[in-house]
Amino acid sequence: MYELDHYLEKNFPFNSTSITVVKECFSSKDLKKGDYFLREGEYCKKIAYVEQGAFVYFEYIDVEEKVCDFAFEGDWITHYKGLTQGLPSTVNIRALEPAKIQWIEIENMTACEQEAPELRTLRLQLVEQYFMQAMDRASSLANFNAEKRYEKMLAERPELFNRVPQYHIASYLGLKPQSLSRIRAKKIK
Amino acid sequence: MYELDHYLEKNFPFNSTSITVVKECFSSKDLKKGDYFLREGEYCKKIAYVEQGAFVYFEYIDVEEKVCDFAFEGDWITHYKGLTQGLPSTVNIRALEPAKIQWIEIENMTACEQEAPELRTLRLQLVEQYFMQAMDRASSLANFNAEKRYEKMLAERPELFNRVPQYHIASYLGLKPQSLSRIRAKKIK
DNA sequence: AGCATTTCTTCACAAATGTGAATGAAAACT
DNA sequence: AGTTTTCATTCACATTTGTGAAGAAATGCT
Repeated sequence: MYELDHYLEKNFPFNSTSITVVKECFSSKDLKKGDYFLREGEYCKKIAYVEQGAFVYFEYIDVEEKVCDFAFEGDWITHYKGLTQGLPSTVNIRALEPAKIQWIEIENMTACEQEAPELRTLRLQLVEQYFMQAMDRASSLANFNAEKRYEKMLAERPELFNRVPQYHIASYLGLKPQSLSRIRAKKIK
Repeated sequence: MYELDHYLEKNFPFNSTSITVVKECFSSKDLKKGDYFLREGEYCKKIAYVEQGAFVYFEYIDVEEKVCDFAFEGDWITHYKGLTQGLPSTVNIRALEPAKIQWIEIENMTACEQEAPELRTLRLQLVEQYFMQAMDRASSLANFNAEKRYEKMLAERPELFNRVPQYHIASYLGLKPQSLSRIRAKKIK
């Protein structure tokens, strides 16, 4: 039920010719569990709408995978910083489940914006959402201990616990898997 | 040397009529040390360019002031989320030094964008910068211990240590002042 | 179903950070 | 200059989180 068409129609009041043109600029792609949408070091020149599946963003720090974000149906995936500044990606984006995405080269997206100027707000919407999320995460990490961070995540994004391995959630919360496990055990008791 | 005029001329290639009109929409204001630009709960409907001075963003969590950002000459200050979504501010912005700002109501800024369409990119530039900064902070908090966070800040923003009380830096780093003091003592030895 | 692999849990101990109190240093205020 | 207030440091002890190892549970594979 997360289709690019629906998303576009709902968010951008195109006329019907525009929407057809825009839709044709996207390519569909299926990913298997474990497939990468993007690898560290690559120049990310594309952006994709997630129609189905779950993704994890992570970077390597001292050979450890450190999770910095998740994405699900209805989210857009890209390395925003690299995309806009032409820098190599600092993150990996990998499918946690079989996934289906609609992707587009950023150049073509720019071209689409000529055809459908409504699309120009997409970038702002995206970065605003990314910003709010990053700020919330930083605030949570700086101001709350591990137990409260876990409780907040449980309250705010419960669906995450059904779809993402616990050690990835631990990493996102700035914890080792054993510590998250201990916190859960303590709360159950 | 941080004047709004210079900033505008450097960043937006206006014609000279536009720039005059835009400049007249801003009001100058001097703040004393300790003055608030914005208080938690207020509806933030303005944005300001810092010509001189230093500011701290903080919120109260269990009566404690928790620092989430700093701003200096050449930065813009506002509560972005509240400004764009019409929500009450979740943060306080207070001058740490005598300061001089050039501020504008967001409504007038929107009006200026009619006169000078170049200004429309300002919002995107701002939120992109905020996003990168929030992401870096979150990454640092999640992936590095207190000592490394301190070292990184010392390397990346050394000027901060001359202008901001240490207990604010500790808070920004997600620490108690005593812990930061201990880390510094350990490194000197 | 059975086997292999991955993920989660538990434990004992180590290391990092918080807490509250005391002291000294620095800065702000007449 | 002297006084007051704020800020930084130090210490002993408490709490939280990390670490490495072991085993249990869940999942994937044939």
